[in-house]
Amino acid sequence: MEFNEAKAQFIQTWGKLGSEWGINRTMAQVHAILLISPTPLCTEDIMEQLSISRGNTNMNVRDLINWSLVHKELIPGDRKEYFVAEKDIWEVARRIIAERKKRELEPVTKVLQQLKNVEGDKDSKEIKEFTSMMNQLDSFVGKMDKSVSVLINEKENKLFSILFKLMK
Amino acid sequence: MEFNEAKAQFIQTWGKLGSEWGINRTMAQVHAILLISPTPLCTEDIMEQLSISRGNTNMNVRDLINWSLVHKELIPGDRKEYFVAEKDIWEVARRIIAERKKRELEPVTKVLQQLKNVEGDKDSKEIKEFTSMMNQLDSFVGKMDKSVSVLINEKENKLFSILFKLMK
DNA sequence: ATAAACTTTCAATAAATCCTGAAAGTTTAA
DNA sequence: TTAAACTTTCAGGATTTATTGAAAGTTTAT
Repeated sequence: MEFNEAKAQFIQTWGKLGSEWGINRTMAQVHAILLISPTPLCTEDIMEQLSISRGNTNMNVRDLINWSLVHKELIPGDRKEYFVAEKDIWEVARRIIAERKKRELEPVTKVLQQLKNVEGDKDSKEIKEFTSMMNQLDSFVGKMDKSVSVLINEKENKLFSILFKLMK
Repeated sequence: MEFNEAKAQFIQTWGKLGSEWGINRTMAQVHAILLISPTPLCTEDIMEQLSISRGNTNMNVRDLINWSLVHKELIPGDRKEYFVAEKDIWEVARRIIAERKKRELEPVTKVLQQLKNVEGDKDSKEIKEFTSMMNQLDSFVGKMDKSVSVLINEKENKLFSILFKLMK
């Protein structure tokens, strides 16, 4: 396969994967071109490569920065901002997991805590089933949360080491 | 908190979580009401509880069945179909992971395999960077894929046992 | 202080996704 | 075989989400 075709297909694939996981397709595509770029890129480079507007580019790059997947880089003698992606895929995975934990797991935990303590007739079939499910979910989410914390906080690459054990 | 309020909030929360992970909000809400229902529900029950149309209900229940999260149940003497959700949360997690692996990880693996072998000038900075990233990604996705396979195929609850080790 | 270079915002618009409801299809009972 | 009971489909409409582009905001060099 020729390089330009391969590149286009990677951008496509990465964008599709992102959108399947609830991430803006364009944000994932911007991430893709930064991942494979050997040099920092500026807003115009990204606009051009993806044929998107300045505003859209700005917004999605900012989001990538908020996810800690990209950082700004200043090139001496140039007023423009340039952007660089974290290139270690295990580190990328860790940061995505950390961010999703914070944004999605933690709020759910809070809600479940409350829902466990629903008031009402303790003999009602409905309330029994509800409470049982809330307890199960809270316990599950709590374990996930804790496991994920361990994974993302370990100094050595625990994620890798755990998964490696699974594969032997 | 009162039961009906708690129930409404659970349906809301589950729907939101689903949509953040790329799953149709309504499908997640249907899942929620089945998860907490002590009895099988029919299409009309679901339509009524969520105020959605018959067509929408049918489509989303079918999807839940395709994800192996819900199954049909026949009640003797009744012509209607009733639906029941898998209630073991670890089993629910296993099935979701299995399904996402099949739908999303496997297709990506195929593409990465091809993209690793891009042709062109081996000294080009761009091609070097691209190839390096494809190799990293392919290796990563391969390990994820393998780990996930182990998790979902183990007869005992390996998912639990692995996570449990993390938490000690 | 000024203006050029650059970045950010956001209201209007476009695109993608989801939902409805009626019609077509299927199954069951008699 | 018929018709009632039930399920499925899908074109059109509604809603949600993403994008544009121009104006406002900011920074830097002189």
